[in-house]
Amino acid sequence: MSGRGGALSSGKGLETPTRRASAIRDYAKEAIIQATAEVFSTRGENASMAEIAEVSGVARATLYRYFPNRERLLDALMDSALADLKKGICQADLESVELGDAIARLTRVLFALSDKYIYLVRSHVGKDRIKEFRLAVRPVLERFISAQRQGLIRQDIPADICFNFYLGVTRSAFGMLFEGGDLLEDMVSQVTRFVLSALATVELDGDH
Amino acid sequence: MSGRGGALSSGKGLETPTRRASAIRDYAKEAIIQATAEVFSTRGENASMAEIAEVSGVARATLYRYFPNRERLLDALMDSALADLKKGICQADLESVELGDAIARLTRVLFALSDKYIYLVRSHVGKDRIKEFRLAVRPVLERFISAQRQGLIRQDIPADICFNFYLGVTRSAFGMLFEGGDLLEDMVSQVTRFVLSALATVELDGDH
Amino acid sequence: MSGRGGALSSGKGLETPTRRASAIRDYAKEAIIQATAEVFSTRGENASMAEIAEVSGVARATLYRYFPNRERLLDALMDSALADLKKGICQADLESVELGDAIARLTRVLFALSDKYIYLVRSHVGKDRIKEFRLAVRPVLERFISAQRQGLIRQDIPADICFNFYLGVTRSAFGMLFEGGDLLEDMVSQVTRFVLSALATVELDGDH
Amino acid sequence: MSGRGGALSSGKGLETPTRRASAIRDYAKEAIIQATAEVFSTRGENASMAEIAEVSGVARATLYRYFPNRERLLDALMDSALADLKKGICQADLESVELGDAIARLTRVLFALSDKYIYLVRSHVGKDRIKEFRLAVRPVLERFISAQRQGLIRQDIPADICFNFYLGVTRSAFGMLFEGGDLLEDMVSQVTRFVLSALATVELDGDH
DNA sequence: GATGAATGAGCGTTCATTCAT
DNA sequence: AATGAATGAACGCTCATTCAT
Repeated sequence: MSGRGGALSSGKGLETPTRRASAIRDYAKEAIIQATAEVFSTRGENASMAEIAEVSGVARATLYRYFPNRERLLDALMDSALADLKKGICQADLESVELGDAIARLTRVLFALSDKYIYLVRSHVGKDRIKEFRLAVRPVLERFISAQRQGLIRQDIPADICFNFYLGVTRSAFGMLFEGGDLLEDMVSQVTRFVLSALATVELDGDH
Repeated sequence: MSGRGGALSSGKGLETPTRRASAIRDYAKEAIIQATAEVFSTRGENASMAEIAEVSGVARATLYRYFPNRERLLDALMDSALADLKKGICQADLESVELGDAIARLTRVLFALSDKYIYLVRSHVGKDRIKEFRLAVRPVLERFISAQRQGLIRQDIPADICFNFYLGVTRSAFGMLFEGGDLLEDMVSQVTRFVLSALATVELDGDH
Repeated sequence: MSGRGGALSSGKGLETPTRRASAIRDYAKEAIIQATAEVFSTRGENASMAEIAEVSGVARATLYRYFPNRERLLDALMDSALADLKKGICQADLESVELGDAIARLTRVLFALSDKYIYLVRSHVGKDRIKEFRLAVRPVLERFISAQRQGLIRQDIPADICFNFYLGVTRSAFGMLFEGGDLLEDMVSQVTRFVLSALATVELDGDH
Repeated sequence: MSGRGGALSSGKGLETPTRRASAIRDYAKEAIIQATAEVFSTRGENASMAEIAEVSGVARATLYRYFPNRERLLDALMDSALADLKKGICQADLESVELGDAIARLTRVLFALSDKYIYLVRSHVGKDRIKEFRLAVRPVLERFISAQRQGLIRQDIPADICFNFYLGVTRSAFGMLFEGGDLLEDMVSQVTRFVLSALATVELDGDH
């Protein structure tokens, strides 16, 4: 509300109470979301709202002031995860490197994300969220597509399917990582090599 | 359970009441499990025990006589799924074909399984179940291992990791299949080709 | 439910489960109502449902199984009070005695009732309840009416108003009784004498 | 309260800021009290503090600056009612008329009061308030007492009890008035006649 | 001093799980 | 053995009261 004028008047440095309050509110929300992430990775994703409130350092009633119900809180957590993902992808500067490195870097980003939001990885995410996720990783998918057009990778499997396969590999990789025993960079390397081999142009001869 | 009576009367060589009762019990259990599977695919995996009981045609409390709690019921469902898996793998006669075909066949089996137990695919499965799953698919893992030993597939990534990557690919594939648009056999073929390429022996030259 | 046949079939001793269950349920309800009355006179009428449940020896959830909400519980308490009132009036055998004694006896009944349900006396009772109360005390009102017709009591104030005035006197009397210091029978006597004097036929001479 | 400032500036003998502030404060309090009375007669006596605040035109929290809690607000409302009562009694000039008229006049005052503060009539008033009420109506009680001493009214029932009985009658009368159908002056007259008859000296002969 | 936000307690509900018959 | 009822934990919500600005 009263959002439009924001950019214009900000030069004056005249933070209105309303705006400040809203900022505070956003800050609190963010804090709660982080606390939720923490609780979830500790107590599991069926932690009670009371637990979340407690860790957030806030009364249960207050929690409900910020998020009308559990689902909405989860949504916000999702949004947060997606924001992290976007930021991670952005910082990874995927466009400037060749495909192999792009894959390696995205894998690292996904690992980091998964590490923070394991429960999300496991959890049943609404269709709209999936769309948003796809949108976020779209840049890399585009790389697959153009690489395919240029004949740099195999053409007998649609690029988007290849990309999904890659994501599946990463997911499995994170599973192993999470269970322990493997080193992150090793795993990144293995994923990358595995996928690159899988994508390599093939001489048509098999019948599988 | 109540095993003692059984042993004593087994000398008669005939269906004792105890044994018959036990059989009936097993039958009821199986019926409940099937009902559960049905409810889950209808209402989703968070269907209430009440719903399950209703579809099973028993009272809620009776449900609990068969399965002490929700988790155990889920476990039983798992066991059922694992049994299906084992049977499927067995019928697939994986040993008699070469690796590529073995992968294709296992993929088909997993697709069929996933189709029946989608909710399981998505759901957070206990560690012990995962072990059992691994045990069931172990034969194929063995194929990976021996193929690696024989130098038939790449050696720079441990066979078990390769196998897990393959499973990840299959999972993603099923996801796409489930969302619709792709043909089962096409997908089997794509998974197989993708993985086979990924597994192909590589000349050591990259640095990823 | 299925109430009518009760007396008839009870000879057979064939208490069906349903009927028995219903009886148990009624019994439990009654117990809860009594507990509520107790809690209310102890902790006041704003005692929490939790307190009521505790004193009832029942879990809060169970309390809600019997009474869907606080209001309904209060209603039931009311009904109970009214039943007590009716029973008290019935046992008082008001018809067989002359008006003065009838008043004295009704006063005693009302005192006893008020003692058990003080909070009700003080509390804001719905219109329908008031109707029921009036219905219960109607017999005595009828005595007022017929006495008036017979010229036994004053005729310059409608009988129903006189009766209401009497109730007001009783209420005040109970108030004093409750605060302590006065003896029950003294108070009954005083109320009766006061009202009887007030009701006595008057020679028309005043101008108030 | 906050007396320090007051003492210092009181030398000037004029409206100090503190004093003025205090006056403003009192004015606001009075406004809130009136608003409360209004809300109560509209929404009933369990109107929320939010409603009261809204009608008062202040924020909920501000309401609490004036009255630390709901009870205190109710108390203030009481005080207001008692003030009205005292004023009414004062204006009624009860001392100058004979007992019958005094009763009639007090009844009118009480009716007017009840009309304005119905919720109070019905509500559970703290003991201290009752004391104040009694103090306010004490003059009439004194009349009862002296009349009894002089042998003008019955002596077999203590004067204070008679007085309370009278109040009970008035209360009932107001109840009927409030429900409608009766005229105020008729009711005043009936109350008065009823009570006067009740108070009339009696020849000792009954045994009730 | 006035206010928005926070708090805690209670309400009414659902649901997995347990009890008693 | 099967069942209706009981239980406890959590949810989502309202409201009187308190806090921090």
